[in-house]
Formats: sequence, structure tokens, C-alpha cells
Amino acid sequence: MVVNSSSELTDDEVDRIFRALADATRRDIVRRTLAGEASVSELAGAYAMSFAAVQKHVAVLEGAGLVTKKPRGRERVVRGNPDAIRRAQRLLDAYEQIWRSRIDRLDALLDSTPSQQQ
Amino acid sequence: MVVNSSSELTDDEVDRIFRALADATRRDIVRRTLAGEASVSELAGAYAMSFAAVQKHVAVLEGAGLVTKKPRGRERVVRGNPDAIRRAQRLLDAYEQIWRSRIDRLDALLDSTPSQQQ
DNA sequence: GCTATTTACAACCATGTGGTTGTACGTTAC
DNA sequence: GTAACGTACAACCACATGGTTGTAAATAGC
Repeated sequence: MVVNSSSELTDDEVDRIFRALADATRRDIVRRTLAGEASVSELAGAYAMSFAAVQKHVAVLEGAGLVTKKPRGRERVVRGNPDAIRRAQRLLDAYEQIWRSRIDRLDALLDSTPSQQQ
Repeated sequence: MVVNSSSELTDDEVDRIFRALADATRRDIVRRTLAGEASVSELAGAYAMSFAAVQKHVAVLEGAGLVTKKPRGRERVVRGNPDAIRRAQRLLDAYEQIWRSRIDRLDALLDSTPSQQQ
């Protein structure tokens, strides 16, 4: 899974999260496994590609911490990880924040500057 | 820029947004240009790589709609696009929603099922 | 115990990515 | 006008990515 225990994410971890989300098949796997767990072969049945290809997609998601995989008999049960989604949300929130604080600075500047009438 | 005018994003557009965010240098460019506009050469000065490399990163961000680039004299002024960030946030919110509705379903199931005392 | 199912993993291939250098061109400054 | 600056773009390289097929091993079902 390769996920830092601290609440702070390294650049590599963030890279992996966004990289993993940058593929429609993988996003669909995340959707399915957030809605309900599924085995790798169940997932593989849903896409027009080989079992091995789906297996690789699951591995990428697992490496990013977006899903977990645990053995049950001969199957591997894949489950979406809502925490990873929330971590990604927090990252985007940070960018929003940067934007807002810029606007705030500009607003403050306008407030403190007597308007120049023309 | 290559951004759909409708509020719905295509798979390719989503791919480009997440792909663009999956690189630390590009995330830093987004941060800087959300905080305040910068020319390509100003950005290039901030990283230990060639001007052309930074130029490519900016192009990737522009292709994802995460920044805009407009000419000013001989410079190209790069500006972060908060709307694209918000679009990405909405995407992640959708996954959160899937998770929540699953929990809701499970809760409802538990509520409607008489508890089995042991 | 056999057979079918499910997974793991290696090897391979085409294409994409992130970096480089080099060259050309428009704009600014003097 | 000329030199310096900022940008664009092509060509190239190493490596990653997304797909394939094939083989082997663990588990389940009969």
C-alpha cells in the first residue's frame, strides 16, 4: 500500500494518488469498490480488457492507498478506501485556500486604498 | 485549453486534470499562479530544470485547464484557474457521496433488521 | 484426487512522459 | 539597428505506462 503513517503526505504519495485517478478504468474501480467490495475477477469481468490488465490497475490503486486488497479464500477482495479520497480532497482544498487568501489580500488592498476618482 | 463548455466533464478531461496534478513541479506551478500571476521565465527560474521543461509543464497544466496563459508584450503571463480546482473537488465529492450512500444503505439495513441476541 | 477458478507474476510491445539541447522568431531596450 | 530577452518548437533520449500472452501456484468443488 505504501502509505505514510503521518497525516502529511509526501510528494510521491500525492503523485501516486493523482496518477491513480488519472485513468477512467481505475476511477470506475474506485467507484465500484466504494459502493461495495468486489473480487479482482468480478472487477475484471466488467471491463473489455484482460484479467492481468485489471489486476495491474488494482495494483496501482493499492499503491496509492485508494483501495485495499485482502485475501478471502482464493479470492482477493478489493475495497475502496474513503480516507484516501478525503486526503485528496484536503489537497485540493489547500489550493482553494491559496486562491481565497489571494482574493482576501486584494480585497484588503482595495479597502485600505482610497479610491482614485477620475 | 481544451475544456468542454458543458458542466459535465468527459473522461479525457478528467484524465488530464488528475494527470496534470500528478507531478510535484506542476502542483507547485499551480500554487504559485493561484497566489499571483507569473511569466513562464519567472516560473522557470524557480526550478532546477531547463526553461523548455517548465514550458512543457505549463502546457500540460494549460491543456487540463488548470492555468491560463495570455501574452503581455514578449512575455506569457500564467494564471491559475480556480474553477478547474473546483471541478476536481466536485469529482472527489462524488466519490465521497458514493461511500456515504453505501453507509446509509448499510445503516438502513441494520435498522430494519431485528438484532439477533446471542 | 482431479479439475476448474482465482490469483500472481514475468516477458514483451507500443506509446506516452519528463527531461535535454538546439534553433528560430517576436519584442524590448539602448 | 543591434543586442538581449522571452518564447516556441523540433529532435532526441531514458524510462514509465497500459496493454498483451503465457506459465505457475493456491484454493474450492465434486
